[in-house]
Amino acid sequence: MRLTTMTTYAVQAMLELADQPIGKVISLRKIAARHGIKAKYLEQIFIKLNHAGLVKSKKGPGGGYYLDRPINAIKIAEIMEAVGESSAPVRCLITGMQSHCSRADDCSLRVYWKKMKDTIDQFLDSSTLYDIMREKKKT
Amino acid sequence: MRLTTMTTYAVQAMLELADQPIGKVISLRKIAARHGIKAKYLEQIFIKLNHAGLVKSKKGPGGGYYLDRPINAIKIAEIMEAVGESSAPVRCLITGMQSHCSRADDCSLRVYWKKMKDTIDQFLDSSTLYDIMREKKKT
DNA sequence: GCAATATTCTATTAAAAAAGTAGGGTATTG
DNA sequence: CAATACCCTACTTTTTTAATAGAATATTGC
Repeated sequence: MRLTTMTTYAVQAMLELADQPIGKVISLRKIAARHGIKAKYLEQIFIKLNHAGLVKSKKGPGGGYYLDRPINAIKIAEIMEAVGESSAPVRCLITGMQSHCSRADDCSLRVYWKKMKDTIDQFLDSSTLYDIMREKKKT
Repeated sequence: MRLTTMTTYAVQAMLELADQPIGKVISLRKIAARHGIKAKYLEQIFIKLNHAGLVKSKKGPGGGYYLDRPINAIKIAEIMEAVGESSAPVRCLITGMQSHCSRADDCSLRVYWKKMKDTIDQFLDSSTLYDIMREKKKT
């Protein structure tokens, strides 16, 4: 049931942006260095985050990324979706996925896995970057 | 966040046993055939379930597997654990796993992923084979 | 203008994990 | 005692994930 490293990197990077003062950008390379992520890999992640509208970028020298929304308005669920990771525990519950299973409509297990997915979604959908940062300050 | 097919096969097979009248065994090969699983693959799964004490077996002709406990006493969490799948969304939360992360103790994200794991565990730990079967009868 | 910086994009390769296969062994029944 | 069915280990293939590579585009500041 593990998340891909791409997802965890994405959340780490978003937290880094969340830590920045408003109006300031931070370069991808700096984030990569600080978290021990290869810059080239983080690039791909930021492109996805950008496409999803979660970050904005400023090009050229002194450029970088920044958040365009308040940190309590960015849900972890959105970050996950942006990088293409699904919360579905089984393939037949991934949205836009052919089920390949003839008895999908009449499958009690599928009903159960759906409940599991709903539980996970509810968790991810009710937590924002702000909630994680608050945790940081506590410790 | 997908489960391995081994886990889903394991739950399917356990449900098959749960459907059997008490005192009756069902052979691995029959379960495999009914669900379109390769018998050789299912064998490995049953060995794990057996080791975990979730099923018992009767050898020889007419033999097979059966549940040794009431179906409301077998949690889905136990089945998952039996086949070696962890509910942890990140590696550093898998029990018995070296974290490889120096700042594991002071990681606000880790705290968050832990909450996520707890949410999933609570779901898996509060549902039994009986709960899934009840769903079946409804539809 | 132009050089330096930094993001954007696509394609390919490498590594890791999962899924499946194979083959022999052991126990039990009828 | 032969047929059935579980038991165990090792290996191979496939799939997925992670990483790398190389080039293109945009912007700043001198």
